[in-house]
Amino acid sequence: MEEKDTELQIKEAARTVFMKRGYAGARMQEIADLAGINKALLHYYYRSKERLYDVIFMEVFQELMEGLESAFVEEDSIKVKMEAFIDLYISTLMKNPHMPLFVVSEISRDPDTFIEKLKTKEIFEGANKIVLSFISDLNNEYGEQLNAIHLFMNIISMCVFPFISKPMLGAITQIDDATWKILMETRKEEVKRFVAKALEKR
Amino acid sequence: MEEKDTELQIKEAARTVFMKRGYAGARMQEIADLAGINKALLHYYYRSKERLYDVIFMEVFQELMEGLESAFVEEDSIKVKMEAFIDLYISTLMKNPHMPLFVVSEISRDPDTFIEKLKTKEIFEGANKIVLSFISDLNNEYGEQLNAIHLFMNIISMCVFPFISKPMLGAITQIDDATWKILMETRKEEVKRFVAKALEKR
DNA sequence: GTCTATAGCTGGATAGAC
DNA sequence: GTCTATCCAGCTATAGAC
Repeated sequence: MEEKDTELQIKEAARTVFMKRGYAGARMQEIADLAGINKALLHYYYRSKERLYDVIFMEVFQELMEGLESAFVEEDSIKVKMEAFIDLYISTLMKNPHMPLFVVSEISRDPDTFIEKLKTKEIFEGANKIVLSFISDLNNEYGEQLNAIHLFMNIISMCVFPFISKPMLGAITQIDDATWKILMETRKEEVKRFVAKALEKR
Repeated sequence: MEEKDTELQIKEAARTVFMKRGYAGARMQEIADLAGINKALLHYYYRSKERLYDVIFMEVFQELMEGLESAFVEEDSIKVKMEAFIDLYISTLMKNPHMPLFVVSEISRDPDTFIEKLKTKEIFEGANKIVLSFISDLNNEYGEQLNAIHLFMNIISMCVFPFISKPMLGAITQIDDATWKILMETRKEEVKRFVAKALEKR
């Protein structure tokens, strides 16, 4: 009757360790310790490190995509839609600040394997479709002012990059967590205003 | 008489391997193979993997900072300065596309050690000073419109993030290298226009 | 300086008792 | 299901010949 419980604890521990250390840096021993069990049991539930990692990675990737997807609300105006996206996605990332760097760096570690894994899943289909329609909307609305791909990149960049560069930023400047939180909170408004101004028509 | 030559080959090989695999994923054997020598010689030149890594990491970090520094040209107008920065930094990154992800992910792997290492170097002092004065300039010029920290973040994000997310983007969409190059080339103008518009006064 | 050979350890994986 | 004990491959690092 401990089945579900143990499996969950393993997943939580594995997630923590893999996110912190990456695949190569992670140790099964550390995962076991954190989960309060021993190594053998890890292999009982997930035959190998590779398999355990796959489960965790795909879960995290899925969450990142769902975060993206859920940030696209249905709105009549593309402008409102865009502003809602900035708000929601930054909020999502504040709750899961380590996800983007983990996903991006682990994909770049081995892009081909990632592509293989993607094929077997339908995970990002939904998100992908929404992103494309968003870009198409942007293009219809602002295509004469700006290339929509770049506009999309600009928005994503401004939302995501701060979370990716935080460790480095934190190391260089002595910015504490409370300050960081405020900074990200105010960031929502700043980015919205910045984008709105850049897209104003005259 | 082969000293310098061998040492250089080792460094180049180590750089390639560490950048691709990270510290934990890198193998001394792979570095040796790539350098056309054997493992023992690696240890002859650099006593341990850790030491070799330190040398490489600090070199790359230094280059990233120098790239940042050299992109700040002296100009009378802050607007021209900013546009020159966008141009130059994207150009730098096009020549070294893997640097940002490597630096950022390796720092986050172990921020404390990084901070320790930084203390012994004066590397980023120069870049740091220039960045601060840039932010101060931005603040004087646009402080009423926008928080300068966020403005700085916006610019850096839009320049750097595309290179960090490229592996993921490339995996999801089938964008080839030639297209990518064109995209980044046009990006310079797009980002400049985007920022300029966002900062227009009325 | 450069090589071959090997020591010594770490860490993923399995056997087998309970 | 969960544990202890152990195997064994892979890796860093060193010894020692040339």
